[in-house]
Amino acid sequence: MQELEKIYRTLYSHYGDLQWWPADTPFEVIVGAVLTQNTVWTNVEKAIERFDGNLSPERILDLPVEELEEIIRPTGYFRQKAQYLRAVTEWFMNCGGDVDLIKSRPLPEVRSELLRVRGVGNETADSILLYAFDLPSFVVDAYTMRFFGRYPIKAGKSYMEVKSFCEAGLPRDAALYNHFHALIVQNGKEHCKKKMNCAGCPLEQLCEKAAAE
DNA sequence: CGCCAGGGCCATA
DNA sequence: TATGGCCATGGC
Repeated sequence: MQELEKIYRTLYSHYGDLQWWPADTPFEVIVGAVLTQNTVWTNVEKAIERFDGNLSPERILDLPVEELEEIIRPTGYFRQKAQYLRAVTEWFMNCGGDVDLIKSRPLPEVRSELLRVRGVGNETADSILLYAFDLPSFVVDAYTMRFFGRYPIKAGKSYMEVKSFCEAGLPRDAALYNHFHALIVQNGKEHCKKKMNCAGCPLEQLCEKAAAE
């Protein structure tokens, strides 16, 4: 079995099936993906609530910029993010606002389109692909980089290197990528923040084994 | 009070 | 390609 699969199974058996990315609709995932950039999720929740249940592509595009900025203010960088939200919403509507249509298209094509949108970089693009459209695009975030930095696994240095490493070592499956990323984040929050907290970490064995080599 | 969070853009070398 | 400055609020 691949090393990555072992890690996945170990984490899975410890944390279980984490249902991640709380959002009611794919479009809400897209909005959340932008708003959470370098920001804790609790601040994103505040912003989402400030839409007062009316969070649609049409609303994003129709709202005066100042009002949109005011709504998303709790997430920080609100001026930039207001522009980003408009840009990605325009992309979505240019796709007909049709989730099923987007899901049916080749993943690399959709990904490169997303990367051309202002405010959408690697992580935001992959988050949207995976969590909004169920497309098998592995998400690498700060937790993932730290994760593979901590454990002696040669996943690579850059975003694309780590992403490719993970995709090469796992079955191409959106649900698997989804769960794995959630597990890495959960594990990171508990054991891999600024200081290491190895007590109770399900990967303690792996660390010891690696240290012994 | 200072630090930093589920990034990305841009200028610079 | 690889750094560094910048954006900004809220929690601890």
